[in-house]
Amino acid sequence: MAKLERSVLAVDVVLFRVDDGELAVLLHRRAQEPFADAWSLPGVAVRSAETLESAARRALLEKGGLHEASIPQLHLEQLYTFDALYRDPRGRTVSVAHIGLVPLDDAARSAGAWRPVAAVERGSLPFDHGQILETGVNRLRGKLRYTNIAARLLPDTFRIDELQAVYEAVLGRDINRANFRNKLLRIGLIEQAGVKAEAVGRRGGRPPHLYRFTSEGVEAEERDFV
Amino acid sequence: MAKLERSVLAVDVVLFRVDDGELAVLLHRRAQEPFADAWSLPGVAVRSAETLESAARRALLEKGGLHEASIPQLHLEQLYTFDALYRDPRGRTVSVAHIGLVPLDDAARSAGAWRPVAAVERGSLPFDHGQILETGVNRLRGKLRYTNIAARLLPDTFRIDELQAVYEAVLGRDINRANFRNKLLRIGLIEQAGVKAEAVGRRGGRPPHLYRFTSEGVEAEERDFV
DNA sequence: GCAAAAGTGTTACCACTACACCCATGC
DNA sequence: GCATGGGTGTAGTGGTAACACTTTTGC
Repeated sequence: MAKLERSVLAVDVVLFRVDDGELAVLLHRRAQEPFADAWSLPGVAVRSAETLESAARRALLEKGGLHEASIPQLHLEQLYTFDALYRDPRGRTVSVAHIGLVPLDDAARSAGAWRPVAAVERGSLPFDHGQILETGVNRLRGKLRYTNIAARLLPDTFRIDELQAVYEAVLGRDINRANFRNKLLRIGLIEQAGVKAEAVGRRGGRPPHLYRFTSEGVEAEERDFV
Repeated sequence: MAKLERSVLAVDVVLFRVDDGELAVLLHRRAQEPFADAWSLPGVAVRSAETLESAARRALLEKGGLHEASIPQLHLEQLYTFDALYRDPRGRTVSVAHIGLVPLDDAARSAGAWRPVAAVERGSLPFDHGQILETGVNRLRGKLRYTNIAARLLPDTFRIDELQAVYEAVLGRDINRANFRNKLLRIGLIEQAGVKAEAVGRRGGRPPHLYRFTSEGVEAEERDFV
C-alpha cells in the first residue's frame, strides 16, 4: 500500500466543450508511471506560491496540449476535493478538482485530445478520475439549470439553435425549440444582439438573429431554466 | 507577509443547528496566536493518514466543545476549498471547509458556543472565516430547496410545524402553512409516522401527527420544494 | 363555549407543454 | 414555387399562492 507520511496537494481539471452537438472532455496521455500511456485528466501538484486556479491553468498548459493564448480566458471553477487515502499509489494526494469550459468558437477547440464524454469508459481512467469526470458532468448539468453558465460554452453572440445545441448536448435530451426560445427570452436570460447572422455555411431558410446573455448575473436564480 | 515555502492542508467546519426558530452556528474561542481570544470556526490541520471528513470530526471534538457521543452521527459534507495565498498569516494554508448539521433533539445542542447566524458580524471572524460562513449559509439555503437535507436538522419523526420552523429559519422568510404542508405531502418528501404526538409543552389545540422523511432519496430532485 | 393549533378544500392565476402556423431567405 | 429553418401565437394542463373553512384538543 501507499505510504502516507507526506501529503501532496494537487489539482485535476475536467475541461469541457461542446463539439458538433456532443459534450467533449479534454484528456491527457500520461508519460510516466504510474499508469504510463493511460488517458487521464490533466493535473499537476500545487506549488506553495500559486493559487489552485493558477495550478489548474498550468495543468492545462503543461498537460492539456491547448494553445497557450486561450488558457487565460477559460472559465474555471472548483468542483470538489477528492481525498480518499489511497487514491494515488505513490502516497497521500488530495486533489482539488476543477471544471473548465471552452467556448464554441475558441481556437482551443482544435488543439488537444478531446473525447466525447459519452464515449469515455469511466473505469478506464486512472486514479479516481472516472469518479471526478462523473461528478463534473453532474455538476455542469445542475448548473446549466439555474445559472447562466452556458454563456461560457458559447461566443459572446450566438444563434439560438447553437444555444439549444449546447443545452441538449449537456443535458443529453431533446428540448422543444419554440418553448426553449420563448422561455429564455421571457425570463431575460438572453436578449437580441440586433444584427442578423451572416449565412455562413447555411443551407437556406430564414436568417437567424444573434443573441447574447444579458449582463445581469443569473447566478442566484431560483427557478429552472429548462 | 507570510512565508510560502511549505503548504499546510486544513479543514474548517461550519456547524449549523436550528434553535428556537433561529439558524445558529458553532464558534470556537481561539486559545493561541494568531487571533488569540477571537471567535472562529473550529478547524484543524489534516493529518496524512486521515480523510478530510475524519479531520472535520476531529475539529469538532477538539475545538467544538460538543459532547463526544454526538459527533459520529453528525451530517457532514464538503463546502468549498479556500486557498487565498495569504489567508493565514503563518504561511500557506489551504482549507477544505465543511458544513455540518445537528438535529434539533440532539444533546449536542446544549454543548458548545452556539451563536445565531444573523448576529455574527462576518468581519469580526478571523482569517477568511466570515467568507466561509457566508458561503456555508448560501449552500445550506440552496440545498434545502432541492434536497431532503432538512432531515439532518430534525429528529427521525417530527411535527410539521417543527419542519416549517427549520425551513423558515434557514431561508429567512415566512412560508404559508397550508401550502407548505400540502406540497411536501403531495410530492412525497414526507409521510405520516402514524402516531400522534404527545401534548408535551403544548397549550391546547388539535394534537399534531408525527411525520418522517420518506426513505427514497430526494437528492437528485429537479424542482424546488418551497 | 371559546381559544388554539392541526388539517382540508377552493379559487384565481401563472407557467409549462405541445403544436400549429407565419416569416424570410436560397435555389 | 418550394424547401428550409427562424420566429410567433394559442389552447390545454397542472402546479402555486392566498385564503377560507373544518376538526380536535385544553380549559
